[in-house]
Amino acid sequence: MTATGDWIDDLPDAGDDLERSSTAERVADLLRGHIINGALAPGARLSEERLGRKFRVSRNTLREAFRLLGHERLLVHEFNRGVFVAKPGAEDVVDMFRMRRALELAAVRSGPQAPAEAVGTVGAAVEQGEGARAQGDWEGIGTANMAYHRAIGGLLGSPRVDETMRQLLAELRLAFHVMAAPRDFYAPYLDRNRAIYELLAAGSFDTAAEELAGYFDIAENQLVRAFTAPPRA
Amino acid sequence: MTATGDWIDDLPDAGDDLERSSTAERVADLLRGHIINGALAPGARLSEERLGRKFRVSRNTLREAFRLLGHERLLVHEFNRGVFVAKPGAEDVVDMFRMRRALELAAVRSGPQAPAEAVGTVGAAVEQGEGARAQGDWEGIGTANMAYHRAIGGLLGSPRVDETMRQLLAELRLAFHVMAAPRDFYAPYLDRNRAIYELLAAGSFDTAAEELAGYFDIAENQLVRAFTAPPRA
DNA sequence: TCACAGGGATTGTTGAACAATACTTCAATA
DNA sequence: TATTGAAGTATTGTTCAACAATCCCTGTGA
Repeated sequence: MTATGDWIDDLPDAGDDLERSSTAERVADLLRGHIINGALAPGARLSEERLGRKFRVSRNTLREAFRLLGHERLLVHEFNRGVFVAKPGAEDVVDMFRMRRALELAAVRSGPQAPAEAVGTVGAAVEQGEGARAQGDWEGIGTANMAYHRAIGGLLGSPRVDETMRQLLAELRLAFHVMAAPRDFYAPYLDRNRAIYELLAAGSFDTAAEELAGYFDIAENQLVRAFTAPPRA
Repeated sequence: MTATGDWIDDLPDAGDDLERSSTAERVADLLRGHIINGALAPGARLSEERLGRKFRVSRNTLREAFRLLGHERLLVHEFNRGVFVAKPGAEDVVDMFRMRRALELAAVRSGPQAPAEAVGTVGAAVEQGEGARAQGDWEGIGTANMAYHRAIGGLLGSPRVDETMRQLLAELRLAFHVMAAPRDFYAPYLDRNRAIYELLAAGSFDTAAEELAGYFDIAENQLVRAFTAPPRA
């Protein structure tokens, strides 16, 4: 411990590394993962007793985790009946797109004030998606698409928007599990994603916004149709 | 009970009327109210034991309520240290305005597609504020201002945006308690609120958006200055 | 001044208990 | 047959008590 402590300041912030988390949060993370990747089907009931036994946590802790995920709209809590995996409908998809339009378009248009690496993050997501396509990894394409739109939202440089986008896209992915999802749903959008990214990198933010708006119209339309057309046996 | 049950379908949905709520939610509502109106000072610590005794609820139930409010950013939960009333800083105010700009400006610009009564709700909030001013009810002016901006967000007709706006404005009100808040902070904005409303009613949505953007710049600037200027003894 | 070792207070988590509510089953009735 | 009603069962809602883990304060010693 010499007097010069400069190197300490130069250390990268430990950040969340040592931010211990409560059991409830870890359980919530676990459940969130299972919900997003489809292991827990929409509408499925989560029994407090059975899940508690499975995860080796008490009912009280489990209920705290439920509150977390309920607030994220991934679970719905019906009083005296239990908690269920949310089952978004067509109206929910429409509403999610309303919010996405507001946030993502604003983010793209705010491009000139975007943080330094923000555009690069978008590009990274584009390549991540193209890499997944090259390997026929459809699951990976979906994940990359989520990362792509989170990165778009990140152009605002707003922690609150980032958090909202995270939730919104998680819920959207859940909605995706409701319908009979063709595995290559997102593949057609990869080229469009790249096109928008190129515009961003070139500084043509308004044009990029128009392109993105076009994407929203098409993707929403396709999703809603997938919801309403087949009565879903 | 005749065979024709048509009239049942015609009945208005009972909706939330009989949606009983859990104790945790009622406690959360109670705490939220106290936080918003300033009864619980920012930074104050909420002892599980004492609050539980005060409200006559168990620690477990209280903790569920804490999770709710933590997710709304009104409380911060520090592991093994307890929960505290959030104490937003200047960066938080800046971030809240980033999100408000994205949502409210998008809402105003979406005016043509707005639900029927939405614009009227904005007008009602304007008059609510003017009424409060006439009576020198400064608290009422603040409340009316919140209602006004919630109504602006309501132009999108999106439940998710509505919910987000609710949280955002509650948090903003909390930030307001941090600084030495002049009681008539919002009074100067009443006329501007009316001007924007008139533009909405006239269908000049883009002009209204420009006016609103101007409001954001001025209000944010004033708030941030109030935060950073006086070191706040 | 600093380091460090108690000791007290608070949170984190559990498990059990009981009340309240929902779901199921089945008999009774029209 | 279809509907009502009355048990009985399973699950959630909430409380309580207990204990471990952690923090915070304080005093001691160097």
